[in-house]
Amino acid sequence: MKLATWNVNSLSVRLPQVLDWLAAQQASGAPVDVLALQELKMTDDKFPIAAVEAAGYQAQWFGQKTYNGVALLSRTVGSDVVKNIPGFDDDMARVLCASYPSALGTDNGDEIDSGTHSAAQREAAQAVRVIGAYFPNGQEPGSDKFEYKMEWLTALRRWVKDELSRHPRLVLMGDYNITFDDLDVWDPVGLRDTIHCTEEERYHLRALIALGLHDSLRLFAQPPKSYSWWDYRDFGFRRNRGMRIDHILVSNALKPLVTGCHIDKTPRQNARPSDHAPVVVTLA
DNA sequence: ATGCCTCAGCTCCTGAGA
Repeated sequence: MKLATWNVNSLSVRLPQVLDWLAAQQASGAPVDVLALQELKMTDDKFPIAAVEAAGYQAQWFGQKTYNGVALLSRTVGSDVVKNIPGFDDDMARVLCASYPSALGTDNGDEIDSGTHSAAQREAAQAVRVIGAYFPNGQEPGSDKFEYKMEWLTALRRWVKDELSRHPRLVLMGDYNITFDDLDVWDPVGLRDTIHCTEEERYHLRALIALGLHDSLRLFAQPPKSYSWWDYRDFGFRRNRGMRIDHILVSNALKPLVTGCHIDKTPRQNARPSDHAPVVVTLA
């Protein structure tokens, strides 16, 4: 099973690149099963469902005008869909969650007694719960938007904890707008305590990890200075002045099944690229 | 420096992103 997350910074502009990238993955022999997209920047009626279906994908989407907007593209139909964080009043479209069937770990234990468990329970145990999220940017420490980011992170954690209790096989992926540590920042000294790099934000990221989640990328050796976002300005990508702010966290139950994780910088080299690159994880 | 880029929108400038 292959999952990926990509902040496309306008799906209207990036749709051809998304379809090209999905086709390239398929041509490589390992098609993407679930792709989480962020920053659609479109209302729901504008979502290009026909083009997505023509490419062989189903979709859930949750958009809004101008800003935000998220989608889950998948090869199978998602079920038990949730939009935004339950119980957290939010006028921004940031979160989409759905369950997908999988044959993961079928030769790896996970004994489920067919006599005492219903078919629905067995399916729930085998399904992978996927949360795609566009975390708030926060703009600047001390701002109203930063305060909103903190409240959103608290609400997200409360909900993810609850989801984990019902869905042990869980993936939380998206644009977190937070770096874990200095390794994730091209200039950790110059950018100390600036947005994406503050201790307050990183506290919330570690608190998510403490729920029983794992940073997929760091389960594997990576090239030095691996980033997922580069500023459009000042030749950020060419100079590799970037940050790693897009993450795929996997639950304890999924961790043993993860076989690889990488950042695919290829689409960042397109003409008119998104400022973010996709992050990809594979599970067996 | 508050801009260097890019995108959306009540579009020839502004707000926001990160």
